[in-house]
Amino acid sequence: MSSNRPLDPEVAARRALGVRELREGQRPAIEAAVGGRDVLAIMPTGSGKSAIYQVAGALIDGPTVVVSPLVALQHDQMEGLREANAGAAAALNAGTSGRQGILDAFVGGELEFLFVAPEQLAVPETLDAVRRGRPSLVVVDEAHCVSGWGHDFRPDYLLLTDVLDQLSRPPTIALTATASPPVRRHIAQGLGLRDPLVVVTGLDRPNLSLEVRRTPSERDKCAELLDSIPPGERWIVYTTTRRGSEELADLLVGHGRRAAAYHAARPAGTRRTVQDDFSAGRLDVVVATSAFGMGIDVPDVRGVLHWDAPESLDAYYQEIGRAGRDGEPATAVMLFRPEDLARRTALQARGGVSARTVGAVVDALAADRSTTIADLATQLGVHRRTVVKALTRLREVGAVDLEDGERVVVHRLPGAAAAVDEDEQARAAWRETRGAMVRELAETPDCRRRMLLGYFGEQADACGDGCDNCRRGRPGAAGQDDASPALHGFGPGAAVRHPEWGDGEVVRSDGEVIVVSFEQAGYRTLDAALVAERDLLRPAAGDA
DNA sequence: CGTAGCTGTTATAGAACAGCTACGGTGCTCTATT
Repeated sequence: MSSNRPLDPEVAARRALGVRELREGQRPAIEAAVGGRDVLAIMPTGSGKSAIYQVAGALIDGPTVVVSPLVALQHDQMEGLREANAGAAAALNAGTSGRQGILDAFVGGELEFLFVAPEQLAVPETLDAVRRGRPSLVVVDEAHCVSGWGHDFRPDYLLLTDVLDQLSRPPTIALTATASPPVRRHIAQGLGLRDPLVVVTGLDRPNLSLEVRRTPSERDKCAELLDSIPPGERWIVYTTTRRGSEELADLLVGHGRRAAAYHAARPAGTRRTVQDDFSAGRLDVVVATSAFGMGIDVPDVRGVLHWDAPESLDAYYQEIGRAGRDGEPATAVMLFRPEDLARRTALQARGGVSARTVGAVVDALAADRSTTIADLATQLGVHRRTVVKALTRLREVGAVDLEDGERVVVHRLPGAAAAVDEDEQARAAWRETRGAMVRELAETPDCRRRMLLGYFGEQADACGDGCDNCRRGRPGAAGQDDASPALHGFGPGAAVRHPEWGDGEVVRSDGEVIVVSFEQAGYRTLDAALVAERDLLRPAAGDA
């Protein structure tokens, strides 16, 4: 599927995929990748993210490696390629039979696309085979996982930057549906992207109506649930716990709704059935934990209801983005109790790597500076992934490096354990302030859409009728952002510096408060009058 | 952080309650069995 001379992406798309014309954002992303530049594309699902790597892969000589977090997703993507007739493809995961044959075919240049889970690339022999296949393009799909996952969950995500080094850094395309500016930074840093072209499209979803209901009691929640979802409409309900998802599904069924629960502990067959039934319209409501989402592309979901407050606005936006893909009006309802927020934050704080383990690894490295992950695991009597967790933490503070995803290179051990600890605390602060942004959205009397878009770095006017606050005509909600621009002069996206919290980026500002996302201190809400009076914010050099 | 669920207490019995603890989400992969 490769060509010798540069081909116009439009022509390539037509030829390779039968695509009539490229959509917004696709062309610059493809051209950048073809020109050898890294790309971070933030585009809603269904807007043609896969076409970007399909066309770029066809235009660049050599095969493409697609890192994909879910085996089920890999199958869908393979199916997509087959339908598009975009080239020979194979997937490599634990369930793959004939893996040696696949690797041989890849090395022999017989495959245009290879789909892998990050765990696969952590195996030195597999990585070596992939390297010998000389991939000329690497795609990291669902790249927001790089930011959210890694430390406690699927730590191999953190090794991807080493993997890219091992592959001699071919142009890399990171794809995700949603990422706020700090998360974009995490992704770019986590993958070691060099000056990536950042493409953002379709962030605003004018057909989505945003609503938040204060629900102090369980009973209020139940009433709102039944009230919000018109019978016969397709909705997704998100809950924090598996148990909750089952109870709510039962409740809905008890009220004559076609509903089912979906979470990771349900048998694989049941999960598939639920998903298929939902897609096919045999089921109206799926009550799910965060397990339900990636790879789900049902056009006519009429609403998403959050039974509990979401963990962050990033998660919230990702989840409500599954409604109204057909462009028809859809509703996002959040039931809000401040206590639920604290529970989420606590849940996230679990796991991680203990200071003791980090200390033990540091001690072991001090005694033997040239060792491997496997050696450390044996020596300390802990699992390999525990060692990987500790090492990636140590790598982040510059204490060590990893070679071949196996050999440990020591740079500087003194103070490393303390640095990791400090890092850990910064992470906790970041989680907490992210939670505070959910509360901000839930409690703001102003336009929710404007606040949400501001969180994602977009400046917008009040929506007028796209959120409950605007429809209620709350004072200040429909008003323009003109309360006192001269007072602060920092609009969304402005790079600022605070004497205590350091560098950051303005998320939102109105006459009363300025919300800033600080690189170290997380999200903070500042009093605009105080900022003006004490001169607390100064313009800072912008970041890329 | 909040809640569900357990234990022990009370004491001619059963229910109720205080106090404590464990648990709460996402998926890959490997291994041992059927």
